[in-house]
Parts: sequence; C-alpha cells; structure tokens
Amino acid sequence: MPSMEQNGPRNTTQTRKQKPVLKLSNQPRGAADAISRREIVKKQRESLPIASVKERLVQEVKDHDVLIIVGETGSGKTTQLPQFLFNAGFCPNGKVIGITQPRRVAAVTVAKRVAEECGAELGQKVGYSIRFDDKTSSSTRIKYMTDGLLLREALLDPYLSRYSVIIVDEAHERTVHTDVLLGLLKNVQRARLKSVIDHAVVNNKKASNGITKEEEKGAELTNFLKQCQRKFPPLKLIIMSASLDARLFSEYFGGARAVHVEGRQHHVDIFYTLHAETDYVDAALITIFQIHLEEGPGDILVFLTGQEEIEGVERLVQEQLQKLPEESRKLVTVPIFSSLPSEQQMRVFMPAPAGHRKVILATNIAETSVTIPGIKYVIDPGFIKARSYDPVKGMESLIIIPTSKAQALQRSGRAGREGPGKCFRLYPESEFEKLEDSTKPEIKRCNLSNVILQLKALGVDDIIGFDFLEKPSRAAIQKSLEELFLLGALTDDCKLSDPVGHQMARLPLDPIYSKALILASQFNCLEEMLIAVSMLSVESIFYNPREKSEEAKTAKKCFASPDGDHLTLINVYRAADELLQKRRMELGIEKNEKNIKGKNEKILRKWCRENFINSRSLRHACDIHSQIRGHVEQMGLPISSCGDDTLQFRRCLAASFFLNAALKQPEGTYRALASGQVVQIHPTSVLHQSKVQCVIFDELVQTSQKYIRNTTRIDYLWLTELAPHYYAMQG
DNA sequence: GAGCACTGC
Repeated sequence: MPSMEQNGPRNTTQTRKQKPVLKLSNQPRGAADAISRREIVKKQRESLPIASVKERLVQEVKDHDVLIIVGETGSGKTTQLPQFLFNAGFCPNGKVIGITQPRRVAAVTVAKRVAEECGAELGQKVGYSIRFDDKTSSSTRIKYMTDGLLLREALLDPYLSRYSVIIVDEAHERTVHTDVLLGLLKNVQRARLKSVIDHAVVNNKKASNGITKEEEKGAELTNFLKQCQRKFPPLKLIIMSASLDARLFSEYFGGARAVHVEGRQHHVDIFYTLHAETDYVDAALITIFQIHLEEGPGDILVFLTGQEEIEGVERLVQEQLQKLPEESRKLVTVPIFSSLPSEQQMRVFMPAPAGHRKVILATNIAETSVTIPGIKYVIDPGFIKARSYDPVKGMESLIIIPTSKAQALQRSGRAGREGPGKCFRLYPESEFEKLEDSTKPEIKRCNLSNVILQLKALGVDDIIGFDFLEKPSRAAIQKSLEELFLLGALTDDCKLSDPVGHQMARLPLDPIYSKALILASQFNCLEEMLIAVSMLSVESIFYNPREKSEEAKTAKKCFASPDGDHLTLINVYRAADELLQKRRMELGIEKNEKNIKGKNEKILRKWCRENFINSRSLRHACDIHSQIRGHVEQMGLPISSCGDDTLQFRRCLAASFFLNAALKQPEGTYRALASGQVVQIHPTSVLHQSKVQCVIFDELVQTSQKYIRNTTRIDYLWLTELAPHYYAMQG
C-alpha cells in the first residue's frame, strides 16, 4: 500500500541535517491533515454498502449462532462487521472477536485500517497476530489473524475460550487451513454449547437433591445458566465468502442462515474471442498491442502462468515495439511473480513515465495477493499453473489447467477498482460456461500428513470420519496415515505416539522435518538440522536470473558441498550469520538498537545481491530458525553440533528421510525406493551429474520430467541399518 | 542442463 510519504518528493541524497527541518515545517499541516483525514475516513465508512444494513446484520448475528455472509468486493464487510459487533456488545467480559484471513498481508493491512477508523493505537483495541508478528495486548477486542495461526491456538486452547465471535473471511478461497478450521469450529461450537447444558444439568440435579421449592429451583437454574454463559458463552460463527454460491457453507452448518451484502465495483465490460485460440501467449501479445494502439489511457494487467512465460512475453513485447513508429512505442513492461526479489516487485507500484502505458505481466500473485493501482484493462488467457498431488506415487506435480469461473470473475474485477474497465478473456463465451464454478479446494490436492497430525493433536482420532466440508480421498488420507506411522508419530492403533507424535505436532513444520529434528538430537547434529530444515522450509534460496545465469552459477559454487544440497544450504546460512557476527564485533555496542538492525539488514541485502541469494527467503529462514530453536529448547532436546563430522548429519538425514531415498540405476537415472519411480536429480542440485550411488531427497516433483530436488549423498547400507522397520519389511 | 502459481504454522 503506497503511504502518503511516497507521494511526496523523494530525494535519496537527503542528508540527516535536512530531516528535522522538513519535519518541523510539516507539523502544523500534519495536525490539520489528521483532522481532515478522520473526517474523510468517517465519510468513507458511512458510504460503504454494508453501512446501510448495519442494524439488520447485528440482529442476524444475535438470532443465529452461524451466519453466512456473501459479500461482494468493496462491500466493507471485513473492516466494518467486527466494529458493528463490538459496538453492539459482543465482547462481554474481555472476550475477543477474531477474524481470520488466508494471507498475512491482509491481516496486517486490514487491522491497521480498522485501528485508524476506531481512532485507536494498533495493538490496543484493534490488533493483529500473524506468525513472527504479534500486535495484540490484553486490551485487544478485535483481532485479525491468519487462519493457520488460529489453528495453532486451538492446540493450546481447544475451546477457543477467549473468543465470543469468530469470523472466517475469504472462505471461498478454500485453503487447507480454512477448510480444517471450519471443521474444527463446528466441533468447538457444539462442545461449548454442550458444556453449558452439561453444567446446567449437573446443577439441576444438585438442586433436585436439595429441598428447595420448584420455583426456587427454576430461578437457580436460570441464574446458573446465566453465569455459565457469562463464563463460557456459546461461540458465534460467521463465514464470509465472496463466491455466489453460499449453499455449500450453509448446508455444512445444518442449513445456516445466509445473507447477501451488496458490493461496490465499477462496471467492467467483458469481451470474449469468437473462436478458441491455439496459442494463448500469441493471442495475449496481439491483445496487448490492440489495447495499446486503439484504447484510451490506462494500464494493462496480463495473467500468465509462470516466470518463464512472463519473461518470454516480455521479450516478445519489446521486439514488437521496435517495429512500431516512434510515437507508438510508449509502452513499458513490468513483470511480477513471487520469486522475483522484492525491490523488483515494487516496480509494479511505480507509475509509468509520463505519456506511457504500463503492461503488468503477472502470475496469479496479482489475483488476490497484490493489488496494483491504475489497472483499466485485464487480459485473461484463462489458464493457471496449479499444484496437484498424487497420493499413490507420493508425488506433486505442477500442471497448467483452465481457471474456474470464480477465478475469471476475480481477474476481471481487477479492471474495475478505480473506474470502469475492460476485460479480454482469450476464449469464446461458450468455453466460459464449461468452466468449473470454483477451484478445486486445496485439501483435495495436497499431501495430508500435516493436516492429520494437527487433527490428531486436537483430539480427532477418526480422520476418515471427520466432518470435512469436502472430504479428501480415502487413498490420500490412508497414504498420510501410513507416512505418519512410518515416521513414528502414530502408534499401532493410530493414536498420537508419546512423546514423538506429540513433539512433532508441536513443531510448525512438515512432519518429516520435525522427525529429523527429534532424531538430530540423538545424532548430535541438532544445530545443523535446525538450519537445514529452516532453509528447506522457505522458497528457493538461490536466485537465478536468466540474463546473469553464469554469474549466479559461479556464486553458488562458493557454497557448494560435495555431499549435497543440505550441507550447501547450511554453508549459505552460516556465511550470512558470520557476516552479521563480524559486523556486530566491528560496531561494538551502539546505543540505537534499531539503527543497528537497519544497517545490518542493508549489509545483508547487499551480500545477498552479490551472491545471487534471495534475501527475502533467507530472512524468512532466519525467522523460522529462531522460532523452531525456541520450541526445541522448550522440549528439552539437547542442541549440539557435529562440527566437521558431516557423516553424523548425513546419517541422521538417512534415518529421517528414508522414505525419500533414491538409488542410481545402470543407465544413470535414479529409482525412488518407496514408489519405484524413475527420477532424475534436478539440474539445480549440486549433485546433478555427480553419479553418486544413493541419495535422499527433500521432494519429488513432476514438471517436464520427474525430478528429485535438494539431495544429499548417503550410503545405501545406512537405510537398512537406520530404518529397518521400513527396509527390512520391503525385503 | 532445467525453469517452480500462491498461501500458511
């Protein structure tokens, strides 16, 4: 979100001296701005579509324990409803209204906005809580958070007793977390209601044993019920969705009441092609130039499937541009996808040079995660790259599939945020009708090991019988149960094992990484394993731009370990750590902590740039590292290092990743031992073409081929020695 | 010698 500051003049050479002067001269105007801003905020709030149905909505929540709200974009439901409920007294006795979001940025930005609207400091009445960043206090009553975080909270407080209301926002996105949360909340609601009734029955019995008169008994019961409800009120549940189909949610909650709140979007004209296109990249290119040459001003947003496609289109646009007359060349291309370094991602927010039109070439990052201002035209070829999971092969694949209707609507909506817009769908209207209504929920296309471990830890023993909004396939559930059993997290009768299963559930990691950590304390290499799993838990650490591919390769060689990628990643982490340690020594003790942090951040970013390392990923890995280290310390696992004896570390990898082992075959390919598939070591691995006999790998992904990624050399014999329960069984 | 959308604990 561009702040007001950014609109002001920018002067990078500004000296320290100048700053206070600027600040002083701004102060009187700043105060006036604050007042007028408050007025503007108030007016904006009152003009939101949801404002006109405030009383009705509050009444609906009072009348129903579950309410489905279908609110179109721009209705104001996310920011306003929690405030309505707070003002209507839904936070008795310090209880909290919790609002979950699938994404971190959304939780943060909405909380900031609502705090401003309330005239409260962030973290007081209104706050947010996301992983690594908690801005709440004991006085927080409206709390925005990620859905994953609420799931974690449920592990510590199964009744979610702090909350009087929970609002699940963006439920139509159907992330794994949202789906699991809905099932959990349904149970919590039932359990809380039951606890109130149980208390009442017990009390009633007590009362009957006494000699009190019937009326007194009645009065006592009512009184007790009131007390119970004050201590433990029933949980109000609100599901908010942007999808037009509320039926699924309503039916899931036993025919729950659904209401519709109007949105406010500008009109977007939709155009289709007459015939199906054979090459959507080519069609997109033609459409870009049609808009550029024939339509009025306004930026263009093109949805493509991946980095390669984006880079390809970017080159083609540049080529075509050269063929145009000078005056028509005022077009700039800006790519955006998740693995792009943040500085380059920021380019989408910068306005095009005067008189120029901006073409943003984006993945579905621009569908929900990033909102780009100034878009008037959307080009939607109708495809998306999606992850799918084959439970039988235990393999993920990335495939290009058509979007759903809901996604197509979401994409076209991006053209109507600031004014009327146009959306060009590069397929015939008849094709639109054939699209699925909504995207297949993630829970039906992912590995369930983590979900199952969580549910087990929450006391749900019968996973197949769990009341999922939409049930994953039995095969997928069985596969993950089997994996958890083989990792030692489950007992023979499918209960969480003690202590291993409980420890694994406590760690916010993939189960296999958690297992590796637990074993590492026995192999005396927990320090190394903490770094390895932190680095494996983030997006690619190495950044490899096409135009500097050779340089990037050379840079990576400095960190490469002949033993494999895990040790290579550890080398990167330690090199960065040493850099910061050295800095700390140089600086000594400086008064201003914040200052040091900022400087270190800058130095680290520079180092990352020089070494072709994605600084965002590295930062993320550091955060995970310190969080996990804390958990591990609390569990009392001894943290020690194997030093230069990497044999211990590799043996530990073999003991924990034994399900992911691959053996070299005569013709040079590898055979994954668990599934028998023929695979290859990914070209980005340091062991690519190294001809080692046996490796363990982090993941098996099918793209153009079946690849194993992040591999480490092990001795084949270690498998039968360290995982006899699996390899002896296999014969 | 390939290329990987996006979230999240």
